Amino acid sequence: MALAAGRVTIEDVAARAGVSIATVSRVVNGRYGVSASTIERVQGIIDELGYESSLVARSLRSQRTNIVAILVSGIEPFSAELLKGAARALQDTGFELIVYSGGMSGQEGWERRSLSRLSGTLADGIILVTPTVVEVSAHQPVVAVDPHVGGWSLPTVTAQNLEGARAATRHLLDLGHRRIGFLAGRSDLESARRREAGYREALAEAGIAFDPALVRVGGFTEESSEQPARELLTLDPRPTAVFAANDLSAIQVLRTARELELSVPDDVSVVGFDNIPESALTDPPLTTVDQSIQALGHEAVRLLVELIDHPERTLGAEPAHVTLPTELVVRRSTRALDREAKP
Amino acid sequence: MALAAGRVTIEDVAARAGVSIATVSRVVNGRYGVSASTIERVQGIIDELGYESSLVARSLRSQRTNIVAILVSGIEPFSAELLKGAARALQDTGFELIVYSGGMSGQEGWERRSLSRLSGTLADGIILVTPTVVEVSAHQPVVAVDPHVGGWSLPTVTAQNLEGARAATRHLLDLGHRRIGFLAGRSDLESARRREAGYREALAEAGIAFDPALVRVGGFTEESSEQPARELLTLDPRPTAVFAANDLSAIQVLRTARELELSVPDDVSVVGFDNIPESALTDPPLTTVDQSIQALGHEAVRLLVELIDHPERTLGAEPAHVTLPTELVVRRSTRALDREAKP
DNA sequence: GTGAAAGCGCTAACAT
DNA sequence: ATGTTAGCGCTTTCAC
Repeated sequence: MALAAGRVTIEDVAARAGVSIATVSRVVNGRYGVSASTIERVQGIIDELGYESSLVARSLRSQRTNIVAILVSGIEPFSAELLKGAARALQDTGFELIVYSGGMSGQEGWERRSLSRLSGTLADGIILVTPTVVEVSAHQPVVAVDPHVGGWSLPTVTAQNLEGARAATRHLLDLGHRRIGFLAGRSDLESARRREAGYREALAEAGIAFDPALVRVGGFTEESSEQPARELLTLDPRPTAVFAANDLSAIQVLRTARELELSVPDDVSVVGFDNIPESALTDPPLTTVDQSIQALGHEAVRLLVELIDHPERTLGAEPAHVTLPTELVVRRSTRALDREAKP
Repeated sequence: MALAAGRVTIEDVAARAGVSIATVSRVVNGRYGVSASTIERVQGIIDELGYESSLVARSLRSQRTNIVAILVSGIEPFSAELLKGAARALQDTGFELIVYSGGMSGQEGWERRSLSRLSGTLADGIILVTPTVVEVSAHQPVVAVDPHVGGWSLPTVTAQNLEGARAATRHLLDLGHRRIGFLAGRSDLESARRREAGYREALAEAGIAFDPALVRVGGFTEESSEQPARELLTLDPRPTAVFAANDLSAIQVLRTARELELSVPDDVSVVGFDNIPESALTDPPLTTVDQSIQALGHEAVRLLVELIDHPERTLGAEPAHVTLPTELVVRRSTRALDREAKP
């Protein structure tokens, strides 16, 4: 099979089989009203030529594509983990997966533009990962994971960010830390805000006043965390611990500490958030908050498939907002503060 | 911006601007021959309506899409790592990324079918990840990563699989192991074959006869490795070490060992191959061979972009075959064999 | 400088 | 049971 030069179109198959393209289309899509003998002949040609209908042409014309699209602003550890979970959830559903990573990564509103570009339905439904924008006028099912701050008209999937951040901060407090720096995340994301809220709550519960001087904005990426991490670690007096709003920025804290010849956890304890696989690879392995990112992806797919397959069930109803648990994972980047070191 | 209900098409923009769709198309694509005032007016409407041209419609009609597609048979740790590297390499190129994971994952020939479906050019070029088939009649630039066995008419990117496997096996030999089990990979992949060859070479160099009884086929996935892993660990006498052809199967060996109440590395040492981030998360952390998967993705993108942008340079030439280095990473799943335990 | 019109490959009426 | 035809949204000649 497959000697064919270049792309084989439905027309090639039709010509070779001596039928119209409509008949070939019927055979390909298993529509009724084709004689058994014709089906057999056409199918033979299809196999012989290695014909497969063009995704693009098909989706331009027809409504259903059996494809789920996930829109990400880039492929980094978080989105990659999410994709793993989503892909696994998609296994049994008969949907195929397309991941679209536009070039306009950082720019505000990338998801609305990407959504527009995919419109005309390459996909039956779309999952938006950490979108920067609240309102998306979508003509098809959309689910948002870890969304922008604001009231969501879309179904959303999030982790217990506040609880996780509180647990992380408490962990440091329990270890005797009092000057705890905070490396904040992308302020447009609800998750980042709630992680900061968790940090504050834990401090408040411990009767420690929130000190803005101990806070910097890391922005969730390694690059954008470099300068603020350095600022935190060179404060005088230096915080004895830093809670970073995600693992990527925590990893940058680790790196910066090394550059400053500070030992983690001896000189400074570090906690992250996410539990991306990379967090176990650091030296020392990172204490972090697990938010089972794969489960977020899994859940998003579940919601989306429900929306696609049973639009009637959710028509008038409020959009679903699913929250998944988080859990502290203690590794070796944190340790109890020496008593004598305390002020 | 963006009040629009449903998808905004080029026609909506044209109507609102009082011009033809041809003119709008020209503005969108920056073609010459539109008056400055018209450009301004049309662009205004575009912004106002939040119009973005449909990827599908555009690519059906025109040749160039500025999109690179990566075809994977599923999203698991290996392909996810590869995507990270590819995405990063794509950052500066002006190309966007589409990842396509067809539903026909396991089936032989999935890549030819996926390739066909994307034909009609959703993408300007395509990267095939661990394809099961050698010959792909492609009408556009294609690069294969970790390809099928056979003579490749396509450019390929691979790691030094033989050398890496030899280093892994030598490591076990150096630790005093003599009965070393081998959990082989997908026999259709060149990489799997070369890893087995490396295992054999190292044994031969150490003057140890290759024993087929110590070999099982794991197939590179956790599920397919379950039974063969169990067989290896219940051999009598049991091998003192197992070299698994990839990390996923090595992780399954770890799991099976635990079920059998065997301690790793006390009762049996385990080595994997790949160094996926998950391999550092295991208990104990896995000794493995790093093949910098991200670099494979990076290199594949480099080759592909070269093919797309400068087809003339590679027209008559032999396709490029890039090989990237591998390196042993010693963690805690291996240890020296006690002298007294030796036969 | 701008518009009309012909497709890209396919599906879905509508004919026969 | 099969063929004809009208588009899906867009780009691109070819006219004007």
